[in-house]
Amino acid sequence: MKIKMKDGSIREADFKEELGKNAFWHTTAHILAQAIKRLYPDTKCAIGPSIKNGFYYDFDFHFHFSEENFAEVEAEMKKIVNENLQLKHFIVDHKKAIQIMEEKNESYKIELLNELPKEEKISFYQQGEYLEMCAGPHIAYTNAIKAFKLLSIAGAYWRGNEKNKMLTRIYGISFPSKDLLEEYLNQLEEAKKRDHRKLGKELGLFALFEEGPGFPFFLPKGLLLKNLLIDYWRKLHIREGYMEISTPIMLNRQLWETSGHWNYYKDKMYTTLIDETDFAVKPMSCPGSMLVYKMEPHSYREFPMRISELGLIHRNEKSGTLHGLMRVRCCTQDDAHIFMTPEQIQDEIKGVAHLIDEVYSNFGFHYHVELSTRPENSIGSDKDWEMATNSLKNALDDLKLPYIINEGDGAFYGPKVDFHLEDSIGRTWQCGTIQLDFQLPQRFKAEYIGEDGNKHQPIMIHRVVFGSIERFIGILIEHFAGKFPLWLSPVQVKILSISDKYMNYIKEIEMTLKKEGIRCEVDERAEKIGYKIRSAQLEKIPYMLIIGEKEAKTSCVSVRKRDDGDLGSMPIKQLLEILQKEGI
RNA sequence: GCUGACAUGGCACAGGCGGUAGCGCACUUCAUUGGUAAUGAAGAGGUCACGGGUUCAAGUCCCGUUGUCAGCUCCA
Repeated sequence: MKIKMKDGSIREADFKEELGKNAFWHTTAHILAQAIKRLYPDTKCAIGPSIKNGFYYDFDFHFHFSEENFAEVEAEMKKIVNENLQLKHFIVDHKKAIQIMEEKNESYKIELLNELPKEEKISFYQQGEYLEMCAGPHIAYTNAIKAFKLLSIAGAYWRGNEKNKMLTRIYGISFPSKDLLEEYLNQLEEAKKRDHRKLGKELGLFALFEEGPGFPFFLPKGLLLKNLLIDYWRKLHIREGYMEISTPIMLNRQLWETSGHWNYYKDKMYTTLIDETDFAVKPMSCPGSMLVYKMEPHSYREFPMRISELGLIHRNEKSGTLHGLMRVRCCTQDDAHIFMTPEQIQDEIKGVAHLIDEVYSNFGFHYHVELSTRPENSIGSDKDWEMATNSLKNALDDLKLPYIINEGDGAFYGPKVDFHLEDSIGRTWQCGTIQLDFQLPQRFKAEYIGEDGNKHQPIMIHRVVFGSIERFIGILIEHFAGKFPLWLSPVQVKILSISDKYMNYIKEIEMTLKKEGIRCEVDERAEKIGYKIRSAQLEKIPYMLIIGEKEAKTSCVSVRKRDDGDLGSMPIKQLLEILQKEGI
């Protein structure tokens, strides 16, 4: 495909390449806008870029546009594709650009233009009667778009600011062939089957009720999973020299005023009055941790001092942001606070980053890293912020971890490094984070005795590995599509009886497995074996033991593996070896 | 919080123009005692999210509330 660039040059790129894909989708967005303008000329166009999967276009409609309108819009788009319009590119000066957009009464475009310097040259693309101010790139002709589909409709604030008008955003996707579109839509369907909310219900892991929006309930199998993760986490943290504590979920107002949360975080905290004193349910565990630190004097010899806590935290998140286990109002953070000297910062950050990498790699997760800098609403001096931000940067550079920078996205008390994981449809969620904090030790007047015999203020790191255990479980469910590895499976082995004549032998096998610490269940219903296998398979249980006359007589078990099918008959001892090897 | 859509037995769904609810799976009972993804039969389960309104009559139409979903904003 020929791609027309912003500067007027032409490049060659395939749809498989990033450039080709962007141009392809971007052009489809223009075709959408062209169709909209043909059908509803009063509509104003805002912006319409290509995105990770497809494109969107934001419109300001003068009527209620709904998905019922999709059919006629798609029909018009089809016409535009068939007209095989050429995308012409030209550049005008700023004044002329404003003139063109004023003629077309495109007020959003004019607003964008007014923010550009007057000497800026403005790039335009035109296909047929449709003209758009746009930086491109675009493909050369509309009929390359052999298959497209409008996918959904949603509100989106103009320029992403919630104080601005909400526009109507139309999402879509397009491909150079019908087969590719089919394939994509199938993939979407498949991804939906992995949705942790769906699997969580089907597998009996967790539940959410109208009585507590955003407050998940853990069901027996889900809690087992959560506890297994916690066991794993504890083992790692003991190895890494952390000391675990537990602090109350409610503390008084004075503490939150000291920490700064009362001023900077109050709208997200649940508060109540006890004996005429304000109390807040903790949205973070750090202030509790500070109290523990301050119980007694500390020496630099104790540093780095790593205090961990599985903190049950509550945050009044906006109702529209709640999302299964991924975004909740109550969760367990695998928090830890590390107190140290300035010289120890680099090594500590690197150590934590290593730990996070170890855990994510253990699950086969892919992640990306973001560094967030000082936000507008923050506390502390410029000097401290600069030092903290540079410490994080240096550690990431040392580790050769690629990262992107989020300007102004840090916590109010310090900059942070976030580790993001992907869900089944490619949305990313912040999980691990390392946050440097010069503020809290200062606010709490925390100190330690240095090598010089004088008092100093310790540096503090807040960090989580899972992030919230809830969110991490959500990611786990989607990553494994509910087929957890053996060590994490709530039920590891299901024994399926062929007839009830051999129940004694089955109970014997069950006891043997349970003595080895293997989580197993017996399906002794009066059903056929095919039915029970199907049932265990749907429960995604890793190992099934089929036991009937043959097994009872030969003192064996027939083993069926969730992912590999029939493994044949073997003595129980051999099965135990297989399970041990896989890791229980 | 904002915009839009949705809300029917445990689950997944039907219910053109308003005439007081259906199917499949699961569940219970009975029969069947079987060999690697669904044995057969019978039975029980719903004040159609909640609160108002229109109407002789509302699952169905209107308004509100709550919740869910998609996205925006925000965040672990």
